[in-house]
Amino acid sequence: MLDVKFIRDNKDFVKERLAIKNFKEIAIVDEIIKLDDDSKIIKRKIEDAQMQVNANSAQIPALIKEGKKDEADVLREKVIALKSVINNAKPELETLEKLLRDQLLKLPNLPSIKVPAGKTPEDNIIVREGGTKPTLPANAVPHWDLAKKYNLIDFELGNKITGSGFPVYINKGAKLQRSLIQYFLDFNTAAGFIEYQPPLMVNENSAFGTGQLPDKEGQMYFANADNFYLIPTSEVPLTNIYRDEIVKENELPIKMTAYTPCFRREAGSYGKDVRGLNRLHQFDKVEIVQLVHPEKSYDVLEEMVLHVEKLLQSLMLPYRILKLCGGDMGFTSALTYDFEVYSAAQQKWLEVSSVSNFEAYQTNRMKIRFKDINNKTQLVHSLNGSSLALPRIVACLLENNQTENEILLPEVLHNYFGNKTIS
RNA sequence: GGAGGGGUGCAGGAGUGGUUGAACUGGCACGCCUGGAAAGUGUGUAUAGGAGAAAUCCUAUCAAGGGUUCGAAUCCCUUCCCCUCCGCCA
Repeated sequence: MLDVKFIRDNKDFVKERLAIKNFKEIAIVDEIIKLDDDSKIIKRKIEDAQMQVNANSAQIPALIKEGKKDEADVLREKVIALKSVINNAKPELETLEKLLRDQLLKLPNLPSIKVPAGKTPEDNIIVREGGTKPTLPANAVPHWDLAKKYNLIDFELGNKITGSGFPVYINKGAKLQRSLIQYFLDFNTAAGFIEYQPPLMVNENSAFGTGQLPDKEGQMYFANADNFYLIPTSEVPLTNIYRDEIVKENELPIKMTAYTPCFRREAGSYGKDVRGLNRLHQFDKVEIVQLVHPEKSYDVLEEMVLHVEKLLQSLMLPYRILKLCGGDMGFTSALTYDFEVYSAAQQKWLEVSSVSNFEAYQTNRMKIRFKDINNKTQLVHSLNGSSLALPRIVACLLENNQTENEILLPEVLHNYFGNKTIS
């Protein structure tokens, strides 16, 4: 959520930036300022009246003690009159504040000045590429065929137990998943991230804090009886660990990592884009989250990009890093880098990580703050990234490393997996 | 799920209708003391919004929301959370 004061002081800048994100309802900016003005006027009226209520009430006990009942009664009447002024003004204030908040929530985060203009994924900028695309054997097949051939993943079985998009990992397939999770977590904790195992369901406040609510509830599974949402990413519980907290400056940066399954409804997409592991309703992901000093967030963003890049390099996968254009960015992000790996048999780039700086957009909602050297409280900046999302990594590992009768695993996984190949 | 007891500031913990934003203790910060430290001692130590150049002042906040009252941390209602006992259970 953007700060009203900032919007007031930087009205034109805000409008200009929103346009980069292809935000259409620019008029909301002026509405917000008007609503803020109006609610301030009423608020002052109420506070003035309340001040008099308090002052008059405070005199009553003394008067009663001195036996001046009549005077006390006069004050009593006066306060009752003031109260009705307050009670009449209150609904109006509430209406204005609700409207103001609703409008504020409609504004996405402002894209950083580093964000390129553009509307579609074609406008994203390729920052750099790494690794080399493999030359596959003549009989190479996509990962869903390999999964069947080596009995690693059963998609049909998942259909039976739950529904489409809930695969069952079997035997070496399951162990490959486990190896990757453990490798990723070890890689992250070695870089100073603290490992967490957060809840997989969150309440409304948490879903609101990271920006899933309002408006995006349709993307999450919802446990109706208890009002809990299944997490779409561990970003949600991890970042909310610090909701409503004020930390000391020397506690920053706060670095967290977690492995969790992620649940996404993603209604309405079928066909070859979602075949196999390409898009699932439940998938595993290891996430990294940082809460940092606002002056450092862009340096930290670059650091996190390098961190994820190293991880991909260690897996020997061909990858590329994209800087997202304004039109392709998420609602809450100020700058986002996407990582894609090349799935050689499908001949497609698959997104496996998205690393973003949210600046103070999330932390303003969650009120995550720190005390600076002048003892002033300021919002921290939040960042997160996947390191990494498992299914598409698995898809690429299988496809890119296939030979006639086995799949070669990258060296970093040998110990975790207990074998150098899948056969 | 049933029965009972609770939720107060950074922490412990007073406070059951009237200057209580909140005693006291501890923690922390700064100062004094010291060669240095400990001990001792003094001061300070919430958040949000508003007014003001500033000092400072005003409003709200004692789990959350609503109510009673001239006045609520204190009384009533609802929700959430914690503890004890019982039930169920990996």
